Amino acid sequence: MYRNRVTSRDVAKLAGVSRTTVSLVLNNVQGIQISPETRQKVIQAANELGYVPDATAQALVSRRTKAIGLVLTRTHHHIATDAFLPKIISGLLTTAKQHNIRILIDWVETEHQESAYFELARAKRIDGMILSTPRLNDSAIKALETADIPTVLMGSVAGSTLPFVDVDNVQAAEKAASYLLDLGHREIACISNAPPEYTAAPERVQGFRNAMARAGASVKERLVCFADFDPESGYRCMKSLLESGERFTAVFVASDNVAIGAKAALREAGLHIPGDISLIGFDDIPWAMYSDPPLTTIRLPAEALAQKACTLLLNLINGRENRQTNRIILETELIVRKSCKAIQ
Amino acid sequence: MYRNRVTSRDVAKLAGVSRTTVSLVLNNVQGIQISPETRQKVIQAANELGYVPDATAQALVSRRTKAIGLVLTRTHHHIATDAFLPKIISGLLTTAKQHNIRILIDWVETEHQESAYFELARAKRIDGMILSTPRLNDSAIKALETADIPTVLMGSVAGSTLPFVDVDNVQAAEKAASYLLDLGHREIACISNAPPEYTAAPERVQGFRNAMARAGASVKERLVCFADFDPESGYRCMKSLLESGERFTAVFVASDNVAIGAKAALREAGLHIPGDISLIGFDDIPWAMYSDPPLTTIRLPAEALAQKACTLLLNLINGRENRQTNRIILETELIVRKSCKAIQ
DNA sequence: ACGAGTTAGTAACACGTGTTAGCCAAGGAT
DNA sequence: ATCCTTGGCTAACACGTGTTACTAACTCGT
Repeated sequence: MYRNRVTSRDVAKLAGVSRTTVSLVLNNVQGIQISPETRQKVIQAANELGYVPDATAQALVSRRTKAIGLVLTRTHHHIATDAFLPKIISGLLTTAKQHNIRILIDWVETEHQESAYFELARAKRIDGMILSTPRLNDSAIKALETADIPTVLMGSVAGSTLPFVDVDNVQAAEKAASYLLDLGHREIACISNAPPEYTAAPERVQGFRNAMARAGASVKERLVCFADFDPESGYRCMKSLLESGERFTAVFVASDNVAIGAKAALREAGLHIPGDISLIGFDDIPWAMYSDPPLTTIRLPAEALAQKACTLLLNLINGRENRQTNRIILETELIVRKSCKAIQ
Repeated sequence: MYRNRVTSRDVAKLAGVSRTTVSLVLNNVQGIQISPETRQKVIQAANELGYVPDATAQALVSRRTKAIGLVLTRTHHHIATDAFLPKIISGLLTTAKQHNIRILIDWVETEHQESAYFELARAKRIDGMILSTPRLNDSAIKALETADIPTVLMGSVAGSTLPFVDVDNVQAAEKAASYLLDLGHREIACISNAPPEYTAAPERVQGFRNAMARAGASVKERLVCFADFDPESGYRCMKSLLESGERFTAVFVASDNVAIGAKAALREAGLHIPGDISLIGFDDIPWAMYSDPPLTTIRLPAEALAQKACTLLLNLINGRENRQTNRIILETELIVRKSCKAIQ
C-alpha cells in the first residue's frame, strides 16, 4: 500500500488517452463530445488505480479551496467550556457535507485581531468564514466590511453591515421575563450571558427591561449583573446578587451555561428552586432538561443557526447573494419545564 | 480594498529582484548568500504590498498542507451532545497554533467508513489525522495500519498497532469502583459510557468487575447496563436498573454525560443522592462540579489528551517517531465531591 | 469533388510557490 | 595568463490540476 501518488497522468496513460480527456470525463464537463467507450475506459482506469484528485492542485487552479473557516474569538477557557460549540459544529458539518465542503477551525487570539482575521482568507486557505460570537471593535468591523472576504457572523454586531444569522435577542428575553411576570413575579433579578461588549448581552438585558417596564415592574439596578459565559461567572454573579441584600423572587439568566453556576450558588445559600426562587434560562443546552429541577428556558435553534450561516456563506461565496442585505433571524421558543413557580 | 492578489512576483518587481530571491529571503533559507541590502529591500516590499504567500500553492509544491484532520465518527446527534468536544478542540487549537498548523474537522458517516477515512488524506487536504473515539472493524484497522497516512487515535482500539493517546480505562474504573467499595457499598450497579464496540466501554466495565472481585463483592449481571454517550441513554439505563428489581446502593456511571440522565431518572423515582444512592461519574466534564449534588468523578485530562495527540501526530508527520511504538497513557484522578456517601 | 460542419480528442497555458542547477563578475592562487 | 573559488543572484523546472484554443478525421449536402 506504499503506492506512490496516483495522478491524472497515470489514469490517462492507463486509459490510453490524454490528461485533458481524463479531466473532462471525471468532472463530467457538459457540452463537450467524448465517445461513450472512451468515457468508460477513463472511468475504469480511474477506479482501477484508485485515483483521487489532488485537492490542493484543484484549489490552486480553481481558486476555490472548498473549505470554510469557523473562527472562534474567545479565550481558551471559554472555548473549552462552551456548551454550544458541539451543536454549532454538528450543524455546520451536516450542511457542509451536503455541499462537499470542509470546515477549518481557527482561533483568533484577541490581541492581534484585525490582522489575524484576514490571514486565513488571504492565504487562500478558506473561501469564506463564519465568525462565532463576534465582539469587534470598529476598525475590525470596517476592515471586514471593505475586505473582499465572504464573511457571515453568528450573532450580530451593533453598527455592522455584515451579513449575519441570529435570533431576536430582545424579543426572546422579553418572552422569558414576561413568563416570570405572568407568574406574578415582580422582583426579578437578571444575569446576562456575557460582558456588554458582546452584543447579545445588552440586547437580552434590554428585553428584560422592556418586559418589566411594560408590566409596570421596576428594575433594581443592583439586581442586574453581567456574567461571562461560563458557570463559574454565573456562580459569582448569583453570589453577589444574594449579598446585595435586595429581595427577589425570580431570576432571568440569559444563558443556561451561566445558569448552571447560578443554580449552584442558590443551592449553597439554602434556597430551593422553584420553591424559594424561580429560575429561567436561555439557550436550551442539552443538559437543561436533565437539570434538577428541569430548567425552564428559551430555546435557541443552535444547529439551525449554524446551518443557515453555512448556506448563507456558501451563497455569498458563489455570488448568489447580495452581501449588503443578508440578515437572517430565527425564531426562539419558550420551553416550560419545572424551574419556575407562580407567586401565590 | 478590491486589490488583486499580491503574489511573490509583485514583490519581486517592486524590490527589483527575482522571484527566487524573494522566496529565499522570506523563507529565511539557510546556507545561501544574499546581501543585507537586498534582504532589506525584499522585506520592505513585502510589507508594503501586504504579501501573504498562497497556502495552496505552497502545499502543492511542498507536499505539506500544514493542516491536520480531526475526524469524528459518531452520529450527528452524538456530536451535538458531546460534552467533551469543546475541550478536545481547545486542546488541539492551542498545540496546533504553536506549530502554525490548522485543524480541519471532518465527519465520517459510519456507512462508508473504510473508504471515507482515506479520502481526506488521499486528496492531500491534510497531512495526518486524529480519530476521535474510534470504533473500527477489522478491515478498517488493517487498512489504516498499512496505509501511508499518519494517524493517531484518541482512545485505543483493541488489536490495533496504530499510535494512540488514551488513559488506562481499566485502572481508572477500578479507582472509581474501589472508592465506592471503600465507602462500604457492596451492591453496586454499573452503567457504561457507550456500547461495547467502543473499546473504552468494556474496559471500564472490566475495571469495575476487577475491583468488585478483589473486594469479594459479586456483580449482578442485571445491574450492568450499556449506555450510549448521551444523557437520554443514561436515563433509560437507570430506569431499567430500577425496574430490574435488583437492590443497589451505589452506581458507577462511566461517563458524566450519561450520569446526567441517570441522575434525572433517580430523581424521578424519588431517590435522593447521596442519601439513598451514591453516584460516581467519569470524565469530569465542566458541569460535573456544578451538579446537585456536586458529582464525584474520575477526571480525564481531555485537553492534555488532545495536546498529546496533536504533538504525537506532528512528530509522526515529520518522521521523528516510529509509528509502531507510540502509545501514550495519561493519568486519571479521583475527584471527590458530594455524590457518594458511606454506608452506615 | 469539394467546402462546411460536426465529432473526438489533444497541446499548451495558467494557477503561485519552492528549489536545483547554473551564470556572471570579482578576486586570489598558481 | 590561466584556473579556481566564492559571493550574489536568477532561469527554469516541478507540483497536479482545470480550461481554452486548436487539429485531424470524418460526414454530408450539392
